[in-house]
Amino acid sequence: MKTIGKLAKELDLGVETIRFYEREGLIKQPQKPQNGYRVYDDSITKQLQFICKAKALGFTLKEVASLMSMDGDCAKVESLGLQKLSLIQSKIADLQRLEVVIKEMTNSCRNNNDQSHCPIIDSLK
Amino acid sequence: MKTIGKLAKELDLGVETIRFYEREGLIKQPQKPQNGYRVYDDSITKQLQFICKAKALGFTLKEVASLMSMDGDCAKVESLGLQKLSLIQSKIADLQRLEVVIKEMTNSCRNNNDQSHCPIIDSLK
DNA sequence: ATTGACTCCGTACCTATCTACGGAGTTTAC
DNA sequence: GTAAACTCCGTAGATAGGTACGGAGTCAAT
Repeated sequence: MKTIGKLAKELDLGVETIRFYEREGLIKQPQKPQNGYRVYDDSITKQLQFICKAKALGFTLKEVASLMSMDGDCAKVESLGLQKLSLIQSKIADLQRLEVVIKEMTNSCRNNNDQSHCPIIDSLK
Repeated sequence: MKTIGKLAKELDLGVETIRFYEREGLIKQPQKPQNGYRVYDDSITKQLQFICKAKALGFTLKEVASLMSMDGDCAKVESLGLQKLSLIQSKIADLQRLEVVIKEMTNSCRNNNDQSHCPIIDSLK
């Protein structure tokens, strides 16, 4: 049993972040004894780690909430995962196209001898 | 010479967006005749197109402002381009790592026979 | 001359994910 | 026993890049 501050330190989260997740419905408010302080048991740690990991995979907090509420329905979870996968793949493709364009631009800059004129600026005009 | 509405339509931007760019210092307020309406000449069109293109390449509005003020200093422009390039490359790398993880997860979901248990959820726990 | 479309300005609102603040009550350490 | 550290709550602020609104003035067409 620990208060919110210890929990936050343990997970390297801010106290405010935990309260925020509670407000957003990702975790529920634990029972509070007479003094009004939140008191958590160990199960909250797993829940918050789940949230952090899913967030790191690119799920939004709303999606994390969905994932948690789907609890075990593998087909639904897979579908959300596939959806996220295709989003990631199209982001990668977008960025790779950008990469090519910017590479070309900086290359042309490097080969440029005319100091009064920048090919990047020109190409954007 | 055109008013803000025509300009916005021509470039497929919102009127508010143009005013916003003005407030942010990306373009300057044109001279206004007695009636107080902004009146633009053709040079603004190029400036706004420059902004749109640079934005599409992933430059933030602040960076676009920088680019415009560097006007022609090729070394500076190249350096900003290279910086953006490396940002893009690291984003790509991040997303590719994510892609692998999520692929693995959805695959294990697909091969899962135990309806009461989802390997994605499990792996996040 | 009237109606509808356009413009002005400042400000509030939007998404997402927190982060900070203020003032009051509580617990802990010395 | 008192001072520091912790907690409570609700609300405001931050970020980026706009979008929307309200009331008032102006312009174009009929």
